Amino acid sequence: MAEPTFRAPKGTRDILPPDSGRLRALIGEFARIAELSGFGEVVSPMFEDIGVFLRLGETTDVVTKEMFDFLDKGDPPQHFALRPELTASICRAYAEHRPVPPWKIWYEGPQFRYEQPQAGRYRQFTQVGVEVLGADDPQVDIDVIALGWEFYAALGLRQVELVINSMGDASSRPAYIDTLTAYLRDHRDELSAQSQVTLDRNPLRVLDSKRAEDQVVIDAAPSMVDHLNEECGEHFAVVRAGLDSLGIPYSMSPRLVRGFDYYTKTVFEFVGEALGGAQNAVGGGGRYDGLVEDLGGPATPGIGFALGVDRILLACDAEGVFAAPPPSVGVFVVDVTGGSHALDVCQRLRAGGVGADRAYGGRSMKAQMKVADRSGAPYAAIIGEDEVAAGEVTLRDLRGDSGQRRIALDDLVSDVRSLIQN
RNA sequence: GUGGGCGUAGCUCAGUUGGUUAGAGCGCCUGGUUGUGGUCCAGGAGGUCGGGGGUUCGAAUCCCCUCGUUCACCCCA
Repeated sequence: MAEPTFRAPKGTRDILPPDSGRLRALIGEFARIAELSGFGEVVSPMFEDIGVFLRLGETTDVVTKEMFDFLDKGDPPQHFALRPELTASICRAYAEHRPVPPWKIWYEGPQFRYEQPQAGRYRQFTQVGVEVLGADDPQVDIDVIALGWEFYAALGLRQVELVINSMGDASSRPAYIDTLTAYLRDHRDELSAQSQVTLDRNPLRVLDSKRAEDQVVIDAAPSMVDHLNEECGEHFAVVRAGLDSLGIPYSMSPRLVRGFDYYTKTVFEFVGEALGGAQNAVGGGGRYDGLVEDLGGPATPGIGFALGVDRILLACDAEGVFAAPPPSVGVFVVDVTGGSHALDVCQRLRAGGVGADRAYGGRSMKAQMKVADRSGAPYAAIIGEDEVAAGEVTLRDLRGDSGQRRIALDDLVSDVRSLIQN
């Protein structure tokens, strides 16, 4: 094919109608549900001082090799990075503005990671999410998880499964990691070469391996939930009881460790069972009780989740739900007198709150009717010499079988409004 | 970063063991007498066969390189 001179950068894409309308509708639905629960929106910068993200963990791939970073034109230049996720930005904002806790916020927007694109993974991707800062009550964990669960249901998704685990805290995790590391070292020879490397770098992450040869060792590995201290164990028990009482089904997985180092206590993931590819996590999150402090703020507990919009839409495709919204044009104006009358009629309709569109270029009636049909508009308003002379338009039903009739131009808006209402 | 698949009209794809001006469907445009779409019919526009090099009398078809894309690993939404 004739290669275009420019194309969207690797891992990015143009979202065109009607998909763009669907994306917006999904975000709108999330906003509705989040605000119904008392969350307010935070719009934060698309890039931050790279230090904000370095706190995510020295062993996370997102930090070590997936950052889009750049120097600005200052003297000396400042080192920035496009945000690879939003939790860190939100914590930075909390430390900066010190809002009254608990701070319940939601967000949406693009994020950037420099990785190899594949099914359900892009270099620029969109997430919606919530964070609650300043509350360590396990009731918050339940509320947050339930909010995510409710959102998927609201979209019509049925094949979403919730997986939960507890990562412990600073007083219980180190001992567990020692136990786990000792176990994995004993079985080092049975692990894949890649997992052996992972073992030296971040033993927890070995539990996450999808490689078949690792499964036997992983299945028999000691699990974090068996090594929780009293406080973490109690916290986790309350969370589970809360999910049970809300009737939200879940499974516990000792292998769910998540990708960022900041997680403590509750972690969870929403898995889209309808997705065929390897990227089947449609959302995930957890508690991060030390992150705000790491970013220079006061010691502040926090919990939140991020849901992958691109993957959610793939899941909606797979399940055949959440179709694109219908076009908002109610009347397509066909003017065969030259086009200037369509100008006036469109303005009347729009001023009356009715979506209106028209053809350009003085095309034939047949051609204009074709465009009218394609537009998805339920009605066409036809203007010819006869109508102009009579101060009327011909209103034609494009979707039903009620035919067409001449009506006074002055009645057009009110007539169409009552027709569209029904 | 590593490995596999694929790159022919806007889209989905055919192109026989390499052989004359590269095809189909859909979409698009124009017609099918008086002002009418969604069905049907007839025309039409649109491609340097991703790019570069090589083999050959001759390459979309074979070889090499490159770019893009896609799937998977790593990791994540």
